[in-house]
Amino acid sequence: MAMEALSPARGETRDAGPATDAAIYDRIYRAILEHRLPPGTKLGEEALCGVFDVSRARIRKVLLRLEHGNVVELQPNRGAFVARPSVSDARHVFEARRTIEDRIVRRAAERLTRSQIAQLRRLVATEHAAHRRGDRSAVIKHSGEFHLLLSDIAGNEVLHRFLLELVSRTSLIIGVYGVPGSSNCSVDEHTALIDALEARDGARAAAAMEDHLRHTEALLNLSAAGPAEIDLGAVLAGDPMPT
Amino acid sequence: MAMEALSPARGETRDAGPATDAAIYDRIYRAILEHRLPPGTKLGEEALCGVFDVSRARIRKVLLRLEHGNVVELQPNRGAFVARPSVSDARHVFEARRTIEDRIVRRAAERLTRSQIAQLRRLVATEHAAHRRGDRSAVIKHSGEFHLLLSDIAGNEVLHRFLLELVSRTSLIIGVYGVPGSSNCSVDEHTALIDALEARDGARAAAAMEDHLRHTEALLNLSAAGPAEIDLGAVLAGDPMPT
DNA sequence: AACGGAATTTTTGTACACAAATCAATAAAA
DNA sequence: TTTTATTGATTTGTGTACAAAAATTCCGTT
Repeated sequence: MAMEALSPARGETRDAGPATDAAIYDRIYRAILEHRLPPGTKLGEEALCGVFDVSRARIRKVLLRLEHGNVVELQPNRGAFVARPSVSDARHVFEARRTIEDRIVRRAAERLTRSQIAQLRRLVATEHAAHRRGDRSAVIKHSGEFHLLLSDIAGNEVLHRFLLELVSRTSLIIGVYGVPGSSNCSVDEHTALIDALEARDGARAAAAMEDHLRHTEALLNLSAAGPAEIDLGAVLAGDPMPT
Repeated sequence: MAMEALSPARGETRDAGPATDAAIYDRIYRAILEHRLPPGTKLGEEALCGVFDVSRARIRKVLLRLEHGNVVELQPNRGAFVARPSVSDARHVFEARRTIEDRIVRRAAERLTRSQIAQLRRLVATEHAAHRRGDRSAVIKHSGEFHLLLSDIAGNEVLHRFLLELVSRTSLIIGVYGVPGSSNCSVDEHTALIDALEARDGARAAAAMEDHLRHTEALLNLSAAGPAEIDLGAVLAGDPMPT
């Protein structure tokens, strides 16, 4: 199996001794989030051992951690696969984001410092650049970083961890249900959000966040009966056997 | 080390062959939530192997899962310990609960059926009974079940999973910061909540939930500088060396 | 030629054994 | 007496080997 998607980032040490657990986790995690390993891809243990030059025990531990983040799915006796969120998963993830980010944005509005505002604006500029050059994957990545920086500012570690998982899953969801044509115009919405935050208008910022998330969700193709699980039993029930 | 806290629930098969992973997880998880294994308790691998009569590999996997639920803490090269939430953890957990349960309660108000109302009332009655006979541990357990049933009714699996973790951690928090005297009068508050839900008054139900959670948090002793980690570096910085 | 089933091959699950690190206890020095 | 090294014992981390399950291939039958 080709696993070149897991090659180390440019400039990093290549195959320099056995990598640490965290490094292995990161490489796989990143490859999934950046859609280099698309949903449904099988992550064979032996293959991963070869890529990272470590024993199966280590790979196994990492896969278990990835499963907990809902980024890979572990099927008993079958192996590990890149998670393929269902339509229902997608809806629930977005509702959870609206719930949690409403709080985060209001907290951030209270605590924001001047330098943090600058940081946010810099991140949006980076996102804008990626958008201009049509790098869809980079846009998703920087957009995620924007939301996570906001959550960091809000200062609640529990909510931050939750959002980290939700952002990861959002990336997977876009991978499965995103329509290639619709360019994500989140840049303007992020800017509006920062403007409201700078004015310390928590309510307005929260409204901007909700709009943004609803808009993002609306851009997805969640109505089509995608490759999501089909219940054969239900479909074929009462179907006369063509003898 | 005494590990009798992990003995199987009454009526269950005792030592009948090697237990499944999920069963081992459950036994440890329950023992922690019910305060039979207090925060800080060391969970030695060898000891657990003895209790469940399985190999270390299995125990290891279970401990990794428990760590992800923030119920045990895994210190590298030191071992596994029952988690001991910090004051900051406690505050963040309660804020996260207020955030998530606000949404849950509003969704539940929309979707509640008659039989679900009856189910909720039955659960509160059980909680009431436990309260009357002074079984503090059972009150915490049933109170948690109440909140989780509500979340189940709300129908968002993502939020449900988050709340499951938060309820677990709340139990640990009460174990560390709960004052023995203050009897948790959550029963009345749960009843008020159900009344609002039955009237399908989402806003009122949400307000009742927020009051309830703030009240629960207020009953804790979060101001005292407990046995939480002391930063020796900060404490001793600039302290003149007594030559 | 197509379908069904058995043997083979591959892949995952588990146990065991050794290496490394931590902890406890003892002894030596300030 | 207190503190610091050193040694021994215990416990965790990791690699390897074997067992079980699933996927694949091949062959015989219809």
